[in-house]
Amino acid sequence: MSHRPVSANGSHGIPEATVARLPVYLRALYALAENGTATVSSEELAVAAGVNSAKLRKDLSHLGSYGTRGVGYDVQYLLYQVSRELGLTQDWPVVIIGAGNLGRALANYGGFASRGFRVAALLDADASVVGTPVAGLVVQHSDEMEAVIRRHRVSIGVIVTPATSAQSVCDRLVAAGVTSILNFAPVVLNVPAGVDVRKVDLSIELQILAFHAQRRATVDNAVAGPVAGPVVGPVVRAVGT
Amino acid sequence: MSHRPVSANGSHGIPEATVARLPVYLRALYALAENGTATVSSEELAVAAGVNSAKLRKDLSHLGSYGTRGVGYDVQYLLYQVSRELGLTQDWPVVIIGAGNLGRALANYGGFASRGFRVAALLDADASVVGTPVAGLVVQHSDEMEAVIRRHRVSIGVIVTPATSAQSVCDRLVAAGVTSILNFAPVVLNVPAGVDVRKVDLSIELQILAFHAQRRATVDNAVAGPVAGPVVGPVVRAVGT
DNA sequence: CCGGCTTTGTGCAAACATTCACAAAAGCGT
DNA sequence: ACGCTTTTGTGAATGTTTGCACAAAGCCGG
Repeated sequence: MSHRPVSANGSHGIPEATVARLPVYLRALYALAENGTATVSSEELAVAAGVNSAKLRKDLSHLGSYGTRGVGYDVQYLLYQVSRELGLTQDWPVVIIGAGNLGRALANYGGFASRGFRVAALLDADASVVGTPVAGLVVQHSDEMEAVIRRHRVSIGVIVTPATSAQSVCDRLVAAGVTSILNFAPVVLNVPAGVDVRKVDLSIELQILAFHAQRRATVDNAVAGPVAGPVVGPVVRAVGT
Repeated sequence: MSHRPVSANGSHGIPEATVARLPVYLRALYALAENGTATVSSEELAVAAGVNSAKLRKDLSHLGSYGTRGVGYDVQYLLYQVSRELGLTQDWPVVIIGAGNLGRALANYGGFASRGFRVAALLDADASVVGTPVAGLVVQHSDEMEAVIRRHRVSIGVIVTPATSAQSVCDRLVAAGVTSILNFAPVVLNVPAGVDVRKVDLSIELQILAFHAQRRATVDNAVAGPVAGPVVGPVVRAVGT
């Protein structure tokens, strides 16, 4: 796995930033399709997706030349092309490890089961929740992990365990053949090359928001000076040791 | 608001990519601190945070010169500096709108209340869940939103409503003075300039994973040809119209 | 006090991403 | 068939992020 040949216009060559936006375009396209819209311009689609139109066009140009100059894009056709590029013309069985509050919420989450993904199993190490019905499934014991993965040909795992068990769960997933992992546990997972990990971390997102909020507050105060009215903002507290 | 003076080492000038990594460093530092580690080198911290050490050093250099050459960084001191930079020496009251499965899971989520953030209220528009106790709080009706925001000086809102109501909830939050929004609903929110939105989107993350998984599968098959054993992977299905 | 060892902080170049701006393509009305 | 209008697809310019590689800084043992 060294030099990358990069075939003509082949599967690769799509920049990561573009890949991350394709799902957003896809969602906008679904909305348009349900709406009955037949064609859409890059400008309209860009607005719906919350990006600028030049970016959208460049993004789409990586998939091929699917628009018609002077007209725009055929919604159905583009929908299909984007779906195909993302691998959503296939059905991806997913296993969720951890049936706590968040794990159960995810299993119930509609958008999960919707397009392209299906929860093959919901696992937990705690014997007291094993057997509980959740979202039309029954929570199985983590011991079943390897068997479930093999039986359903699962290649995507979602980790929703406490931080302490996340790495060992991850190791077992990888050993069983899972190559894509979505991690909700607040830890940095260690995986061998060839395994793809994405993380979703609530407190990181909040901290990033706090950073900008603080910056705004600082600038505002500096510019406006001491304020008269009650200002929306945080209360100062001591920082723990 | 034209040329930015950029004070000596002032609040701004920190690249967005760096800001997004600071919380990761912070977490690693907390782990080291609990561990009793007094100093840490950029290399060690980088490994713990899952980045390369040059990047870590450059990131930290944006906050100031807090290391000692030949030694490394004082864990406690750096912890404090990063916390301060992120605005976590303050306490940020947060309001969660939507008390469905996910909203309740978030309210219960430990990492939420942990450092710097506190759930001021959990709101829902559905009268049948109002009054329910969740994580030491009682679900309040959405009508209370403006009052709660003013009373607790909330500047961060978390939207966990269905997609259909997300935009209107967002508008109300903004009108009430909230300037930072974390959006779990699968829609692109429209906000005026000066309001900061971050989104967390399960199905987008899954779709990105699917893209890479598909690419791997394609390459593998191209390289290895038809496979003998049972291959972990998705089952082909027809794409809906 | 000095030389050797370690590790930071940063200049610089390469890689990646965004945005502008426009020529080339396609439809449409006459 | 032709010129007008619209809108795509993309070179080129600009901005951002990464990573190398090394000088400057600090500790330590003698």
